[in-house]
Amino acid sequence: MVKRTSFEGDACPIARSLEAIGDWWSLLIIREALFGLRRFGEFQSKLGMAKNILAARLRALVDHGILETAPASDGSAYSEYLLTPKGRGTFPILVALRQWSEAFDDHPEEIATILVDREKGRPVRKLELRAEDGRLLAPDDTALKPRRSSKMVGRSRSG
Amino acid sequence: MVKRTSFEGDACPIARSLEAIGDWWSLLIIREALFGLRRFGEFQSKLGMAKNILAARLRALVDHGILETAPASDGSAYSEYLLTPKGRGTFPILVALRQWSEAFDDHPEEIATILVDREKGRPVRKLELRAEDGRLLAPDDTALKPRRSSKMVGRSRSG
DNA sequence: CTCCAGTGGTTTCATAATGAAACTAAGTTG
DNA sequence: CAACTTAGTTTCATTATGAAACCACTGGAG
Repeated sequence: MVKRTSFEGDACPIARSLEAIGDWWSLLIIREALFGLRRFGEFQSKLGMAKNILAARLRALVDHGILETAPASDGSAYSEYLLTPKGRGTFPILVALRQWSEAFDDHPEEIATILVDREKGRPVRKLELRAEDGRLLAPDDTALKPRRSSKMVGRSRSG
Repeated sequence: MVKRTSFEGDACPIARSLEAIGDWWSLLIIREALFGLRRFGEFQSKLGMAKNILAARLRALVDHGILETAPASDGSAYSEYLLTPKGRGTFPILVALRQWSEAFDDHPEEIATILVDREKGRPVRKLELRAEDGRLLAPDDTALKPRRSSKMVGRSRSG
């Protein structure tokens, strides 16, 4: 086989997400959808991508249950693309990507926008991973455990 | 031009991250590196990917400052690939992807592992976006503000 | 109802990326 | 130094991407 690798059915949850949203455009489409865009033409002109690619991506996102089509809210016969709860659930992923750029990009001054708390207009906090008891967790403070057994699979060195 | 789209220099921080890690393999390589893998052969056999693709990705990740090469720690003349702080900074992105799968995947029973707090062996908390004052923020509770102005760019409807 | 611009695509074709396999060149082992 | 391992590169077939042309349906003007 020479087909492009698929991660469908892979046991790794990260691979499974990438299967759905791990391409160049999907997350940007979702970002625009979170921002309020709904119509094919809006996505196309805002993202500046080829229409065939956009059509393919929208179809895939609908197939994955991330977007759904609905009759246009303006009363016209066209339809629009709305985020499902699953689609809206990608928000932390987008925030994590944004904050990674803000923290590590070589030219952060080129970043045009800041994500703020709508009510106060103040920048949001950085995402933090915490234990059940609230302790802040770095990568090395975590481990991967098989789902239904108690045998630990250790995370090794990787300082 | 028919070249593949590049997001380099794009003002959107999400596009900028995708430029570096937005392809099928990069995040999986980083995940394995976080788990402790260092050597070309380790990545290749663990991920099962073509060697030419792996070589290209590793080179790109090094170019982006996510990995760095170092003399092998086992004393041999080979070198190994280590995460930089920028590389380790992707941890929240990986956690967000994982948690999204856990929450929304159609077949969560196929997910093999749980991310736990190493010390207690208990599952970690879900990532949460919070305001400066600690309020939990949903997508609609946020807005995007231009970097150096105070003019607000509203997030509109979008459920 | 007819014409015509706008919307939302599909088709076509050239180029780029991916992947499998063969090949290569050091490093390492006996 | 012969054989094997490691870490790639090269080659070639297939797939994905992207630009542009094309097309069907919508919605409004007259």
